[in-house]
Amino acid sequence: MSSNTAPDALPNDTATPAREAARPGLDFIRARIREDNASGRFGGQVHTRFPPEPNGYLHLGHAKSICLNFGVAREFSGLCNLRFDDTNPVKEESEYVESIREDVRWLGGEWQNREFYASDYFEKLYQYAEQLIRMGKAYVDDLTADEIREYRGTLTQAGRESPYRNRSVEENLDLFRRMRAGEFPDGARVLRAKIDMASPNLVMRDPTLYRIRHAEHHRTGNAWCIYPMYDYTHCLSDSLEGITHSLCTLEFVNNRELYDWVLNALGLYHPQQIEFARLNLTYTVLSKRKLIQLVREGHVTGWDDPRMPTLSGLRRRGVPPEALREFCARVGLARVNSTVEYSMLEFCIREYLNAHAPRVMAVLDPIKVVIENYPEHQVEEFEMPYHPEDASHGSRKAPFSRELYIERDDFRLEPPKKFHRLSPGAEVRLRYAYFITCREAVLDEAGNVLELRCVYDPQSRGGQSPDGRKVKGTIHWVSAAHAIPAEVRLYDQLFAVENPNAVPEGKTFLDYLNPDSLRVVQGLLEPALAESKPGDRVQFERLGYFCKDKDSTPGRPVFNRTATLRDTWAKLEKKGA
RNA sequence: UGGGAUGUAGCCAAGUGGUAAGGCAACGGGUUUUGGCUCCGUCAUUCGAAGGUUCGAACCCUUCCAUCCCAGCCA
Repeated sequence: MSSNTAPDALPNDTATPAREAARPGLDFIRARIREDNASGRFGGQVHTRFPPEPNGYLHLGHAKSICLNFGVAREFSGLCNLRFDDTNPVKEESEYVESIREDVRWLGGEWQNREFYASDYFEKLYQYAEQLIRMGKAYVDDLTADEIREYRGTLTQAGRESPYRNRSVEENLDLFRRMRAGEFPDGARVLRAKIDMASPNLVMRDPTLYRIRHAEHHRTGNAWCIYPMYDYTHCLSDSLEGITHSLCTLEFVNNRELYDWVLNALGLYHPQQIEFARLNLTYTVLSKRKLIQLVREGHVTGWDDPRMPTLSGLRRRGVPPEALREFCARVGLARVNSTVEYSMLEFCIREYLNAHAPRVMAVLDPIKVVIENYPEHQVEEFEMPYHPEDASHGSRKAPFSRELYIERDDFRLEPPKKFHRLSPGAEVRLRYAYFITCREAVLDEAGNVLELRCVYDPQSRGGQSPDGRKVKGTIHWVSAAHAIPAEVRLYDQLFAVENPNAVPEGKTFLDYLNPDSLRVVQGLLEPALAESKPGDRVQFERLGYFCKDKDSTPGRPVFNRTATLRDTWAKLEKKGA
């Protein structure tokens, strides 16, 4: 069994000629980069960055950005930096830095030694701020936060200039230095850019550049008590790192004007910011605020709960990084806000796992089968391929004996039309083993099926039809005496509605949690699974794809359901009902 | 009511003046020792709407409509 835990390099699965042929047209970002390369705008260089704030775990939305930034760099023979945007000490923690590193690496992002932190630039950023002050383009403002809001004006009304706006350079410099020196309490003053209080773009109405925060920073400790704001930090960080294309999401379109303003004011190297639409998925929430709430309030077991859309959750669920990359490639890139259907992700997961996951047998809702004409103490071993279409996966042996377990759902006392499985008098194939015919169902007083009495056809060894007779149904099974008990966690959507973000007045997204998002069952596995390791991904034949969980103990394996198989019978039956 | 961004099928998404790619979903069928995979077929006379320019418009022009973003000392 392969452990299939090692991710391939990022672009290998998106750059095959066949794929490219199937995907005509570059997305608008790659098209622009190609134009820039053609015109020599950045000397033909491509240098991107993935800039997460270490205040939470990475999720599917970040996957899109990671695939884009690292993918673009790779495709254009450029580089992509990993940069932690850590300018707000009260929200950021080292725990998140660790998880982000792990997740980016898992997804296939390679940043070599280019791991940067906005906090690395604090001193430079400070010097640039003094420079802006000396140029008369920044000033220290004593207004309170509330006053600044009032002075800002509204969407339709221009703002008013702060009474402190025209302090002298000397006074500003002195005040800013004293801010840095810790002479003032939190909120007492801020440094603002002097731009235009009447700008129709609110971002440009003298944006705050620095605020006072007497707080310990996860990297700089207590070295600073003033911290730069995002808009000021991001463009300078990009510039300092020689980024060519600064890719971000659509909500930053308004901020681009300020991005450009800062760099122009300082006369620095100027990367190009380009915005794209963020990813939304049906039946899930992808906002940090909501994800953190799910974790903190205990609606899930943690950031890596397999129902979480976090990369660590998806990984634990058994989703391969290759599937995520394929998903991001299929979703495409545009400037329209969009919500992708979960079925698209599910398709990518199944597509990869179908090709790569070894097949094994497991019974999750057992019903005992006794084969009356099979010798009492006989045990046979059947050789079974791990993959029906790909012999390179090899095979294993599975024991067969008189007493077996099959899936309760594979038997019906009164079979509906087109039911190809077991029922009284019906014959079915036990996968890779024998044909059996059900003679009798033993029931309890309540009418529950306790056990099935069957007979087998010795001529059908291996599941072959001895005389060419057709047996439509093939079901999976495990040998009762040899099966390994296991805990199996059946996961479903975390939310019961398509869009948990849009809920009626008075409700919150938490009111739409799916009460059946996790069902734990005790299953029985074929013995070959004894050798599996946490992280191994397999297909339980006819049931779905499963991944061995880290909660497994030597005597007690735990498997998470990654995805079910498509089930056209369930669909058919539903229609009939 | 200011500014910005965006409207192509149920969901993504190509298309950039020459007569609507592709994928997901859905539906019908073939195949099948997984009711899986796979294969074949169906699925936009029309591109947010209305006018206009043109031999010709999803693409150009005008007006309108809808959705999203911005009033953090968050990112």
